[in-house]
Amino acid sequence: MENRQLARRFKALADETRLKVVQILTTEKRCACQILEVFNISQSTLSHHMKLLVESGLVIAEREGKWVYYRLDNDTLNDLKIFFNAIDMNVDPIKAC
Amino acid sequence: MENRQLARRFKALADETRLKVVQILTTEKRCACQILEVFNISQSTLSHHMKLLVESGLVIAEREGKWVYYRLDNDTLNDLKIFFNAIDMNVDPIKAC
DNA sequence: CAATCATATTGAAGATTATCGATATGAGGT
DNA sequence: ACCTCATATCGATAATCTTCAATATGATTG
Repeated sequence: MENRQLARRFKALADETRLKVVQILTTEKRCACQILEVFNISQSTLSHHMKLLVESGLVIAEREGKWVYYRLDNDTLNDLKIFFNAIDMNVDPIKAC
Repeated sequence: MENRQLARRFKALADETRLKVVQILTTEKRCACQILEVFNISQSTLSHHMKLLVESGLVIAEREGKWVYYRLDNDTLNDLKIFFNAIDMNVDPIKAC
């Protein structure tokens, strides 16, 4: 993978709120309003965070009627897993994923 | 692991320069001057990046005479691997690591 | 088609980060 | 002790990030 793309993905995880969003989405998909309930942040702030998560490729957004449902992109997350596996095996982690 | 600690670690990886440092340190430990050769950045900037990597727990610094050698902390990196493994298994990733 | 609900975008303020040059510290070598 | 090499810290600046309130868009409902 490109260094830049990888940095972007880690940047998406480099925030406590977004990390908690990922945690929430681990078990099942949720719409923005459900996610918002968990936090004490404004709707616009959450929307901004979700945009970053989607742009980084970690999260997929799908509209269903009025709602936009978010879910994790397992392919992207798997790439990141490969990154750490590569380090563990003393193999170039950036090339690996 | 704590959400905050985890965010800090991803933040350390959320920069192209630091990501490349991690890549370099995958195969073997290096002193700061060796790492510096690879980049077109000032010595003070590299020192700043290395400090972040050490403070996040991803990298260990050890002085040997005049030089400070840096190497990856495999325990910390393993925690991050566990994070992604947990997601893959639909288990709370923050609790898992 | 107007009202409403869910989400996105815009514009702005404050906080944090990346970067540099200059300077300080620490460890050998002369 | 002084000089030099390796690294760290300081102070400043520019860029990026987080957050909000206000507003816009998009979809459903009456």
